[in-house]
Amino acid sequence: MGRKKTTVKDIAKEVGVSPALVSFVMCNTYNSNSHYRIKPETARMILDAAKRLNYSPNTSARALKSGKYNTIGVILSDISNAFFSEIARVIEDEAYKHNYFVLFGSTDEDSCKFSQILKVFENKGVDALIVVPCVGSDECIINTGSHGIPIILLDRKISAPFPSVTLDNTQAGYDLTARLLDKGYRKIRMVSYDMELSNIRDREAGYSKAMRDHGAGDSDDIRRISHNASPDTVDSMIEEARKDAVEAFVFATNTLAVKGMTSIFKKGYHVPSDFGIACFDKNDAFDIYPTDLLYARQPVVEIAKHSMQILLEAVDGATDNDACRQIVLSPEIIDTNAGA
Amino acid sequence: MGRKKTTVKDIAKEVGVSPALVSFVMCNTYNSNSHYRIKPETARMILDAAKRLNYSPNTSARALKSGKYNTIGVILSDISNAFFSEIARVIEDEAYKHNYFVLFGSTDEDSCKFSQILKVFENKGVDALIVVPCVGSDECIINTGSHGIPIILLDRKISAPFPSVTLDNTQAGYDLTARLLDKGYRKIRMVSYDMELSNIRDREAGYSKAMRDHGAGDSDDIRRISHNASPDTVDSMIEEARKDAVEAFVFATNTLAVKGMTSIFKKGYHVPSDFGIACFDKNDAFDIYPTDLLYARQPVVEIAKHSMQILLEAVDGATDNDACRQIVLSPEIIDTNAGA
DNA sequence: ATGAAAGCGCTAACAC
DNA sequence: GTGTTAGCGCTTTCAT
Repeated sequence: MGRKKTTVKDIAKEVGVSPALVSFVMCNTYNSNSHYRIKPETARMILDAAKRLNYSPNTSARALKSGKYNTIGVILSDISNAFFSEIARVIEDEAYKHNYFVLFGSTDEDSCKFSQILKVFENKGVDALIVVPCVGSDECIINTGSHGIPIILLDRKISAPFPSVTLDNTQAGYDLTARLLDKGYRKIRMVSYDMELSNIRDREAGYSKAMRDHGAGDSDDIRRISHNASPDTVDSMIEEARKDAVEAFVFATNTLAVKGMTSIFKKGYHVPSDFGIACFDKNDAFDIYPTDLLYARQPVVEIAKHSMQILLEAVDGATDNDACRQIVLSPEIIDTNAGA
Repeated sequence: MGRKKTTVKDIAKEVGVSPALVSFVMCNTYNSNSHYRIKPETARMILDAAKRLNYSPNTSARALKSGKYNTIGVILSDISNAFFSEIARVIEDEAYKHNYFVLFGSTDEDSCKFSQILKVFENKGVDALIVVPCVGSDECIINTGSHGIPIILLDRKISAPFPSVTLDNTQAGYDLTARLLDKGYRKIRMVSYDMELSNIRDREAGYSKAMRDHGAGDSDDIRRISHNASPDTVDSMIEEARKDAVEAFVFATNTLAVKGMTSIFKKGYHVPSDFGIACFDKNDAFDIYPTDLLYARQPVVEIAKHSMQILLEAVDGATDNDACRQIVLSPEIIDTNAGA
């Protein structure tokens, strides 16, 4: 069990040819049809020796030579969050399928961490980036983008033209609200984040439009809380809603819904009798306890696959013509009660 | 914004010294105290120029030269699974803290995928591996280990001496069962996997011992189902339990508990009146719906930190004396009702 | 205190 | 058809 990996040289020596020739044969994957400039016999011998010695090229050397790393960086909010970890998983699979490695970084919605990770990835050498922007990250995204490295935005857009893959958040917000209205709820309050993020704002816009279109309640009844709001904050928000005779909630994210519902049930309220609920993304809990609620399902697999596809086009293909593809995917509104 | 990164040469030219000197200064991080062999003035100029030109060393070149990649590979069951994604997150943070990159790979408990990922990581060049073994992975772990690359086992052990970080699964299984017995349940059935994994087997052993120690029920009342069991399978398992007058379940994993509870509630049974429940790991759902159950909390942060620490020792330090540290962490049994 | 030179492993251009 | 050469960016003797 030698500690040392075999190199082109070893093979060259073994077969009795030059290292260059070995490299040539290894690179231009011997298409048995197209008879390259290599004597088939020699090629055979080289390939055999390579397999025998368990050769695999040294990635560092190759990267150094070619400037190509076969590595992509993925920056997201928090890989331990269910939505993002599912995305991570699909990206991982797609990447390996196309011979790429993936580096992940979690920002916790902190632009400092964001720029730090971005810098680290840039230094390490990545061929492209898939990025979930956070508040205050626009500048460094734009900056890195101008260095020539392709960046694909995921989940959220920024104030500059980058390729992106997002949910149709406005539509989702609209549909969720409309469905609550259909069910007879009138005073519907949205619970959202105070962060200035495109997806959040779009979801709010969808909610407002639906309320206006249906002439119901206050179309601007939105409570915005901090990303790190304490359980107490949420508790009092629920209490306040009860006092205000709120009939249903639209939660702008799954995390918010979890916090909100935790509070709601803790206080002994019932769903959907005391409060109707609409939110984003599925949660294990919805399976376990068949609660009657609505959620907007995001096509996670498509989101991840699309972003990888755009990325590969940007890196491999020289298709920088329509360099700024904006993919917007449709949500699916799930009524957990419909299936029960 | 030039496309090209600045190199040692650029700095050398800028300052008017040799590339070698630049390299030297950059490597031996200028400890202002220990007056190295460099004229402080020159060092200053080099450092300044480096900052001005936004220099950062080319990782490929460095890796090529040194054989050190500053990259670790982490192979786990499925990064989209909550338990593993939390671990991934902590490892990510720890790794960046120590200037390492992390490559993740998900096996889906498939030894083919496992060996494939392992090979890819080996070829790519990783300095060490953190690995969650799966059924049938022992051989390739041992093989890779013999190539000289440090491997730390996580969550499960294998039939060969490798450093490892695991939960005290026997203890956890014992404690959960004992607590159920304390609560008065007698006929307690364990629901487990049919996979031959050390952690699963240990949890079962803990359960059996507790049953024996307390002379209650059948100490071997274990149902083992497939990792991919369909909801129908689970449904009928619950029905069967009801017929058998089972009073409580110990689920060997969180995923099993989710499936089981989904089935239990779907059928209209109640917890803890119809069935007592004990399981492993926390779940969002336990927060949302304050159900009265027991779970064994794994110290995720410690698990991840310990494995990174062992890894760093194995890579950086030459401490191969007690090369096979086996860390076993204690579970904490949570009674969700105690807090409510 | 600094520079010159060699070489990590691979590949592309250019001989032969 | 095949071999030679040079160089990617960095580090590390060894000389000066």
